[in-house]
Amino acid sequence: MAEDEAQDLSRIAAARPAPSPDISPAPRMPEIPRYLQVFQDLRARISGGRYPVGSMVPTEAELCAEFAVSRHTVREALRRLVDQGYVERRQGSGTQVLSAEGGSLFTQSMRSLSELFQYALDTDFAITAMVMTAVDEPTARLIGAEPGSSWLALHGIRGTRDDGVPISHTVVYVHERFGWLRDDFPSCHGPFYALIEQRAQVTVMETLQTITALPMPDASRQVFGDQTPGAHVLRVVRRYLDRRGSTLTASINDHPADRFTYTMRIKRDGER
Amino acid sequence: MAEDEAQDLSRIAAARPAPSPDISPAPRMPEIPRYLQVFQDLRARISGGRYPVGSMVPTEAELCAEFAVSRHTVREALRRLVDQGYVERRQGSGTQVLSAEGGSLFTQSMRSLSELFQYALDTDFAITAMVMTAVDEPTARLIGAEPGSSWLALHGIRGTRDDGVPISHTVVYVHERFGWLRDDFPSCHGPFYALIEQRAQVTVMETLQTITALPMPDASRQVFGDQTPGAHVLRVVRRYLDRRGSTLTASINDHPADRFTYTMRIKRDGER
DNA sequence: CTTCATTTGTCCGTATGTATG
DNA sequence: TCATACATACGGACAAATGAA
Repeated sequence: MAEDEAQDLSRIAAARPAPSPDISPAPRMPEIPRYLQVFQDLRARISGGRYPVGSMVPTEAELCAEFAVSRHTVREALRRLVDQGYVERRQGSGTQVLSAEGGSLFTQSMRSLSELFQYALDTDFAITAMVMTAVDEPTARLIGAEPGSSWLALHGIRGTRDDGVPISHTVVYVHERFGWLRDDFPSCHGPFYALIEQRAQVTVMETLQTITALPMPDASRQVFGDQTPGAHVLRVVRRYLDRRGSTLTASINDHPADRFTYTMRIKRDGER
Repeated sequence: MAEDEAQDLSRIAAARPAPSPDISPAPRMPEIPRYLQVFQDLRARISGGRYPVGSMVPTEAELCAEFAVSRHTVREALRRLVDQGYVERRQGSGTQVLSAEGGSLFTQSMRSLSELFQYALDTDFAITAMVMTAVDEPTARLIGAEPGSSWLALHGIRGTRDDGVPISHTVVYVHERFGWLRDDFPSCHGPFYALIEQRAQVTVMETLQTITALPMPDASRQVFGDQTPGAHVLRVVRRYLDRRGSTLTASINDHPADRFTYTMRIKRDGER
């Protein structure tokens, strides 16, 4: 029966180049490209359960035969499936179904993690203290470190570049194996993780970010000069992880709650 | 002269399949694929300013000649440039440089906007009141509406599906033109925007989300039974916009600050 | 408005390299 | 070791969109 499908499709394909008679504009079917037809068919099979999640999609050769198209066309269709997060391909192994619904419908994207904050471009970080410390248990949990392990802690204040209005009281923790970079941090203007990546030949693969609200700590009260009894801060903790999931560097940013808002824009992707 | 380059390179290329003599393991360069070499070269030209933003990249034919590779290889390289946001291609026109730095390096992605909250899957929304209201000026600013315009306001409490522990006190605003869906909201289990999309043939193209901390409003105090003097809430406001940027629906979610953390995971794209 | 050359899009065929199991 | 399956790379051909003559 697969054979029949193949023959049908190839006959249709063969009929395609034939010019329209001349009269009759003909309803003019949109003429979907072959690779898109194959893509849509495969996608339907995946979401329909014929190729369950975890199973293998037929090989390129089999799909060529079934749809009666060239390998190039099949690969074009499979490429779409990969791009949209339906399948994963591995040389020598095959094509495995990853998801029945495809990848993400919404994404928030940014060129630099600093862009998470719209203000980030126009701020400066003034370091007030830089000490190698053994992190206590709560801090270790916060930044994903081993309790008692050594981290270089950069205490400082992030403020607007123009008038120096303080935006956050922050502590940056850098793993001790990057301690030799300590002299470079004070003159660093971009994000710290970028400096570490560049100098230490490591890659930040993922970041975890948590946002909480809590009563303003005393240290922050001094920074912001705020003695209001019920004052709170918005605390943003960011952890920068390598490909193995261990923390390279982390930062704890306390923003005065009454004049700080965290904003993000999330867009729908693709044409689905 | 391009001819000479082509001949030289093709001769090198032709020499490649030749098996290594036998002795001498040879340093074994990583053997970067040709299409990747072309891609990297073109990318360097773009970021280096040789192909400025807005200008046209040489045609496929010209690139084939210059690099002495087949059109297939050039197209593979150009595909990367497109995928990574450097260029845009139009049939019949050519390949234009879009950006000197490429697209985004980091993305947070999700299938449903509810996934912004890790808990979202296991929560229920209990509607306590549903009224058509004319929004006042502060609320209008918050949800991106015209002051005084009419919105269907769904007041309610989101709680865990298991034990009903309240997670947030929320108000959902639905534009009056979707008011005819009011009878469907109480039985809606997924996100409201999805219901509206499905029934009203509209598409959410973008969402704006803002997070602030503020002293707990009286209404929320009653919901959470919290009379602590300095109690705060984490307020998450989400606006769901159509392709023209106008708000279809919005929600204001107040979470008790002492037992709520907003978490997001952001991954690096691609292999750059 | 039509014609025409240009440029990318689609599609086919073949061959070899390389990772997998 | 060996067959399998995907990755890379070459070649050719025609269609469709574009923009200028």
